[in-house]
Amino acid sequence: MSVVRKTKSVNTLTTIFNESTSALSVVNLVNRLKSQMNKTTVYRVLERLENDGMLHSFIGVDGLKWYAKCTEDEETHQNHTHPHFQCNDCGKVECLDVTITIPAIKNKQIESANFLITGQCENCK
Amino acid sequence: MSVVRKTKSVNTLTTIFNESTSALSVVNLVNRLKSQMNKTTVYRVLERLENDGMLHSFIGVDGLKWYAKCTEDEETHQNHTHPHFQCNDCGKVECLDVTITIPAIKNKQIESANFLITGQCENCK
DNA sequence: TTGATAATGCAACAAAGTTGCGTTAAATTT
DNA sequence: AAATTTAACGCAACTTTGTTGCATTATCAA
Repeated sequence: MSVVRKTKSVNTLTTIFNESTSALSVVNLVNRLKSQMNKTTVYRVLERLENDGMLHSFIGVDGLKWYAKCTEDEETHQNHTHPHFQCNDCGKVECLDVTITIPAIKNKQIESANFLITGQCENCK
Repeated sequence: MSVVRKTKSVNTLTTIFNESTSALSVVNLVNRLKSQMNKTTVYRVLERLENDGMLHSFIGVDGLKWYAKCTEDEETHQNHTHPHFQCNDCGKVECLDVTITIPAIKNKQIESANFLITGQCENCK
């Protein structure tokens, strides 16, 4: 366990992710929580929650860092190769519950994979 | 055609990409060309070459922007859904010549896809 | 209740990328 | 070949994301 203390900041961010169905960018969180906590704290809490296995992170099309809650399966099996979908219109990012098969690549040792699909979400298309 | 003038900067960058088998990060190019051209110019030329269809760009694991030369097929068909491979040890990025099938996702309009696979390359594993 | 130390706030910093504007140099026209 | 047009460039200043060091605060266990 990397999160040893249940602080106010940890509780706030944990609640936000438990109540959210989509992924959230760090920038978004820093802005939203500006009055409640320092941006350094946001970065550090997210890092701890990821090490802890509660969240996983990835880079969006814009190069920004995003976090999303792991499923129970992911928390136990550490397998985070599901794709993410980012809407080009509203910017929303979701985890997709589909499996993408990575073909074997000769002479290379695969460690992890990031799949980012972009397009229009149900609200924007 | 977005590139209307064959300037010295355009020629320099075109040559670099024609002679390179792997993808190149903007940061790398800016550093390498520091004595020859301004970083703003590097950013702007790369943008033009991408609009022109000669290069394609994507975001690496670190959130940095990378560019790679398009294949002839891509230049004509505008299909850039091939995966990229980034070595976690030496940092090198390559385009992979394999096709990854994206499953249809209900209620969503897919526009493009970015696949970034990480691990160890032939030299580092 | 007290002591150890994880976590926070703050300020300063670093790096990637962008913008505005005056100047330079391609390409076109005369 | 000189003049004209304007795309492209250089430079400086700026924005944004993310990081670091250190003093202070708050959690948790003894």
